[in-house]
Amino acid sequence: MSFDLQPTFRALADPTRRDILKLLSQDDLTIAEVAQQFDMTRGAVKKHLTILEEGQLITVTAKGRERVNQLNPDAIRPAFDWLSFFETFWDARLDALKAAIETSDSQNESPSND
Amino acid sequence: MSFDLQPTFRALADPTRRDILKLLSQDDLTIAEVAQQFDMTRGAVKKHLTILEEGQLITVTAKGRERVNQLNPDAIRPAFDWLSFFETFWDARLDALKAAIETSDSQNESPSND
DNA sequence: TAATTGTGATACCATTTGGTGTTATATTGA
DNA sequence: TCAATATAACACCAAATGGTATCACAATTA
Repeated sequence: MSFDLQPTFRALADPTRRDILKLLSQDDLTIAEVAQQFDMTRGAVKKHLTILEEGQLITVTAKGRERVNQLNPDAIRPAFDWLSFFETFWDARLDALKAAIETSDSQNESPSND
Repeated sequence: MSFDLQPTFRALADPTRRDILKLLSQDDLTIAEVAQQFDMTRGAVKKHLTILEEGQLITVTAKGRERVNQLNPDAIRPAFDWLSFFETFWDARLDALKAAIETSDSQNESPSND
């Protein structure tokens, strides 16, 4: 039963929502406070916050009549881990580069995927 | 001039496209070969490949009448780096957890890939 | 109590997205 | 040359997306 990455990646696939995450990394904010930072109606911001909540990237707590939105950084991990799979390939290239530099004249074969 | 993350995150925000990336991490494939792996027409797969190409996550090379699609792992880095900003917060929590427990006995490893 | 404020919910619109099917073009191979 | 193949390009459709405007309701405050 693997974790469903889709809601996470979906939530991350919008620049406004990524900006909101950065904002919330500094402060917990109400909907109105978030909306204040964007050239957009509260309704539009609320929609983004809902999608972020569905991706569990934020948690929302009722505080009187306000809703405080809080970053949930842990939810970013699965996406991060997924991407880190490809780190291998960066390393492979770096290793190849290192090897090429270090050997510099005796090594000639680099059987990479071509 | 900061790199535009949008085409990258957009390309990553679809499960089919993420699967294609995994596929291409093992082999360079033509459109038909990629399409063979999915319950979807070639046309639909081609659209996904175009979006992946727009995000520079793959490179396409003409080889006779075929188009060979190749993974470009470097293009994943910017997204990876963006997410790594939040690593700070995981570390903060982990440090707090470590401090709270103090008698560690580690358990981990559940590599969830989509 | 009444007025104000923060939010949820809904209806609505334009655009994008994911998908299909068809047709056209270029390359390969007999 | 001709047939088969791999793809591009296009029209088309249903659904999702990003946005607005508006109304209703609960909590605060005068």
